[in-house]
Amino acid sequence: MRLSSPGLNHQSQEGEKKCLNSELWHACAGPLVSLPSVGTRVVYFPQGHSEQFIFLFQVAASTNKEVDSHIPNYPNLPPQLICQLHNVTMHADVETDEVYAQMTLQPLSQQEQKEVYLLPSELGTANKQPTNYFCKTLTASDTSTHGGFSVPRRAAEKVFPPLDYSQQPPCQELIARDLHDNEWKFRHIFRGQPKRHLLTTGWSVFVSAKRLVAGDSVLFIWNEKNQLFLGIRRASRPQTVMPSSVLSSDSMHIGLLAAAAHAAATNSRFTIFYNPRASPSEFVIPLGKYVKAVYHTRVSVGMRFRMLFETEESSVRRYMGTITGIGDLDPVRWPNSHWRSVKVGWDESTAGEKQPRVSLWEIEPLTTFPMYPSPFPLRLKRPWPTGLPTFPGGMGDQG
Amino acid sequence: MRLSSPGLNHQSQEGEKKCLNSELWHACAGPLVSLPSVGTRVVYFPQGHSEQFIFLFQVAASTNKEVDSHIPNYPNLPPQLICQLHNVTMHADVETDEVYAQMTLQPLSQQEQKEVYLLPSELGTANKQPTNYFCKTLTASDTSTHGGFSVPRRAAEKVFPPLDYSQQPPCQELIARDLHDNEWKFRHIFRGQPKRHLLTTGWSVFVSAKRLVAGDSVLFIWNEKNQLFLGIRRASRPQTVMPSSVLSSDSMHIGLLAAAAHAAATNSRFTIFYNPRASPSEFVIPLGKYVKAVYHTRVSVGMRFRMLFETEESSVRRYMGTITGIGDLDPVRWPNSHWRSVKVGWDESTAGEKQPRVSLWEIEPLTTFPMYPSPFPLRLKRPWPTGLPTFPGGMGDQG
DNA sequence: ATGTCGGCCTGTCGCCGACAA
DNA sequence: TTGTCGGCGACAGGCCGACAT
Repeated sequence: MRLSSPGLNHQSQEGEKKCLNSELWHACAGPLVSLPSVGTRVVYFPQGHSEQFIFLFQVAASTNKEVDSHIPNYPNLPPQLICQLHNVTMHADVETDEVYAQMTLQPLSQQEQKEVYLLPSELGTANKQPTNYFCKTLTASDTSTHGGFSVPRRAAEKVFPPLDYSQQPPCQELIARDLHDNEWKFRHIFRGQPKRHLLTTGWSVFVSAKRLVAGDSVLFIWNEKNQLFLGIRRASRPQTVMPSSVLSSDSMHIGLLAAAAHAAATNSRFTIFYNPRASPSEFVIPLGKYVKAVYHTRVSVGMRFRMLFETEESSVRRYMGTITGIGDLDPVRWPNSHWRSVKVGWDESTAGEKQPRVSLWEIEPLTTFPMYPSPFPLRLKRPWPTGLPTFPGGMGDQG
Repeated sequence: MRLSSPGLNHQSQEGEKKCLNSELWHACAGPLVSLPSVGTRVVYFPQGHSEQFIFLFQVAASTNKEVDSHIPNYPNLPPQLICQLHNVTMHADVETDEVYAQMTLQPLSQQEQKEVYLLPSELGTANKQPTNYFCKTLTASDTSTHGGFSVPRRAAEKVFPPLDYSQQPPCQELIARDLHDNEWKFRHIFRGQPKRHLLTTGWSVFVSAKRLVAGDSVLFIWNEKNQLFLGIRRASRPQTVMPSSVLSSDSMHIGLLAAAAHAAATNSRFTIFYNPRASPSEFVIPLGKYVKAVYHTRVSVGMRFRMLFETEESSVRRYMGTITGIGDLDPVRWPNSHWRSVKVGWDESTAGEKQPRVSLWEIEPLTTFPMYPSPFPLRLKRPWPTGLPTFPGGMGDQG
């Protein structure tokens, strides 16, 4: 994983030269977000990329008919492109501190595209969340101008340097760096009755500079080099609708697809951006993960599965569900695509907001107790998969 | 000119529903900016649109080689497209208040493209600057937190409602609306020794909300309906580089061209944005203006001309220059284009910052005293124009 | 253990005319 | 005519422990 982009990166869109702190980036991105490694092969889904775009711009959310009428077809652009991943850089939006990643992809040759299962592939590295960190959702008192920031006791003792409790009151100056490498100074004091940890002087300028409101989260990291970092996670999904005022969203949408099509046709590099927290589409998948899920796993309607989700406390938990159907999400524009090809139902009724479609590599099928035959009377007109290469076997165990 | 977009506009990118004040928009845009009328025919230059894009993103400013390697060629996209102008809406950036326009264009058929000179065409309406308005560049005192806004005496007497001078001190509340239809209240008072007009209470919140700094300009308009409006013009060109974080600038650039090419191929509508103050590229030209300049005007190397520019006081003045060459700006990508095909030199040495290339419709050739033969020993290898349709004559006088 | 509040001090905001350019 | 400044009053910002949950 490259953290900086010294020269090779032909497009430093933001002029960002600094080396972003990887731990901090991942802490802000959350426990479920992982990035594929530089030099490996990945599967890029223009369909998913398109989905992120539509989500970010909130255009034609429900009526995809709208899209169809403006966006030309790219018949030579397959629903997935096997690519060499040449570069990955972590970024943070200058205005909002929202984390995102930039990747440089190069599609493999037409021939190699068809021999996916013969390629050496990796499952991708697990995302390492930092150990010495805490994340707190800001209260009304934390963000009001009336006072400072109340630090949870355990958090302060774990990630802040120890105070000299012989002083009265114990007090020190904390210096923390954000994703843009800006320094923020806070007065850390242990006072009150009962005693508690507080950040006072310096806190309000941070809140106003980052435009934090109650409900947003702030996180502190104490790394091995005894450096302190801080990041933010906004509660309200940005949804800034981003009034481009430069290019129509149609043109951008066309550009997204045309750039991929052009790169696929010429086997040349192209650049994409992945916004993990802004949109729920993870559209660049390690090749091994894809191959394992698509070629080594047998799923069918009625099968039970588990899937990971992030909790509000930024940890992970598993939700259970049942496969209710398998088929194309968009049969017209993206036929025979594995992108969100699995229709599912969720066990918990409160999980009604969860997406009704998932991709194979997102789920963990429970093969030990398959509920088979299916209690669902669903029957696909066209068996799945169809027209896809059959896995010839012989591939080693991938874990 | 349509000011609102009630339904017909298929793409309200910003969700903006309000009807922007046309006078205010033009006042903010400046005296040189005019928009073609809805329903007329215009000439769209993808090359100029591309230039605006590159300017706004500051990518590959000097080395166009960079662009060439990433952006595919669109051989079927001519350097200019004659279009029907279906819609024009005025907008202002939510963050910066920067004015821009959205236009919906529909390319004419291939056949009509070649018969430009046979089409009925209009020169476009002149831009009407409001009469009752004033514009002041903010001083350090105006923007400091120490005091309010010092209103120039003549300006206050002309555009503000008259004060009741029997009161001591004379004082009133002003309510002005900005481009987003937000209300701003100011206390207008006439006091001090010597007496002067001041805006006190309410001014500082306006300055901080709009993030105004010394050097920026604010303007007030008093219209016929006795309504007060205010707008801003920032001194520092935004140059925000706009860290997209959604789409790579390459993809956007491709999208710009691909959208135009797709629209040209299918004679379908497409949408563009024009940022008059952010970039110096006016790339949608009334057809009549284009026809007159390209087919009715004879220019040659050595010819003298005048061209309008905006002064710092937001009025206009003419600068003189001499044509030093005629030829393609980008012979490889846009051969036989009229976009900035005229190389010029400017009389005033202080005008060294002025662009070295202009388009025919931007200049006023001085045919009364042509400096011919040319004092410049320039000689074009390929005479200009070449391969362009010869004007058959018979077209009526266009002004 | 920690969110919110009243008390209270203080620094900055912001209104005023003086003065000068 | 108007830009900047010193003066100074008002008020919001912000540090404190009390108190409740």
